[in-house]
Amino acid sequence: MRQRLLQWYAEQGRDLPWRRTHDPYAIWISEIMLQQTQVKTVIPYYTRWLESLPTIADLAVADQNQVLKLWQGLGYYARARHLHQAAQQMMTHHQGEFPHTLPEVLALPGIGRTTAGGILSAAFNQPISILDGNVKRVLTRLIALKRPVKKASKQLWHISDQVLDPVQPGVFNQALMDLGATVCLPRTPDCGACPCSDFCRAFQQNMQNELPMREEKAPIPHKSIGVAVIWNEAGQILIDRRPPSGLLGGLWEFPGGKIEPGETVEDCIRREIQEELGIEVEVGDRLISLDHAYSHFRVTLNVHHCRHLSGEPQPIECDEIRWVSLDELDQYPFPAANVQIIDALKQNAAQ
DNA sequence: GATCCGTGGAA
DNA sequence: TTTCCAAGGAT
Repeated sequence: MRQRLLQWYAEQGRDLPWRRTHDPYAIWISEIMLQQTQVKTVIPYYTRWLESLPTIADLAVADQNQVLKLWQGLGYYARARHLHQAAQQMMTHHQGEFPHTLPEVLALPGIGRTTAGGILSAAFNQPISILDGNVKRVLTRLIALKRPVKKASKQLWHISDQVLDPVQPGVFNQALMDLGATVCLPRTPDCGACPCSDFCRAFQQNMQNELPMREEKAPIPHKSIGVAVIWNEAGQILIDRRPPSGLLGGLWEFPGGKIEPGETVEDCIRREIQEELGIEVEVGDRLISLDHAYSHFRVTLNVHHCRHLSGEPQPIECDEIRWVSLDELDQYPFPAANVQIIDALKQNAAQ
């Protein structure tokens, strides 16, 4: 089974940028970006990141705004904050080098068992197994596991340990993931092209389309939000930086908040701006309304132009506030939904 | 152990 | 359009 998979990988494996290096820093960056994120999405971010921050030392001394700006649009922004922190830890505790032992790597923020195994096996060919989404699916079908993956994680880790090739564990882990990503697909796997179908219990039982078992998900709530683009006399716009952890932590945004039952958008914006920033605004025309999905809820953003009337803005429920011109907005990291607002502002200004 | 944490590709 | 879900980890 190992040899069949390794042979298949030699012929059919993907040529990906991070497979052309053994630099643990570059491989680490790729592994973090690839968490819950498709390869196609990651590639341009990966390339740009390594051009801007080619070494651990560069990342460690970088400004957090620069780090988050390089991450803008990738989501799960704690990944970027943890990369930043981990690089600083490597400077102080590991002489600026990426550590070589599993306990040291696992002690770094943002790195769990799968990411640690991925890095150590790919960079140093250490025999450490992984269990990412691809491997879970492949192994689940290989043994025809008929119970929810979440409740079988111990068993799947054991199988991953057992199948790992002791001679070339790095290549083997990559091969297992490629099989999951290109052949052993979530829906309608291409078993005719699979080098392991002879060994696959799910294929033998014709259950490849039913496994892994579907997990049930909680329904996602919806919120309506009032958002303010507040202009001052100088033609500048007020933005705020979100608290350093939690949802979209450290990113900049246009201020606003949830519309309460019975409240109009205008009422909501006036109230939220008073509560968050301690100022009075006049709510004007609607700029744009847009829907956006986060990981645990959906929102409709109702964005209005506002005019600053009175009071000095205070960072009451945020980390920092700043008046900026339309052109300066590009220097700040914003969530994807706010990038749409900026685009609408620029289209307005161009008219 | 359940919940939190983004975004976009693909069907 | 809706739904699924992707190289998971932290709390």
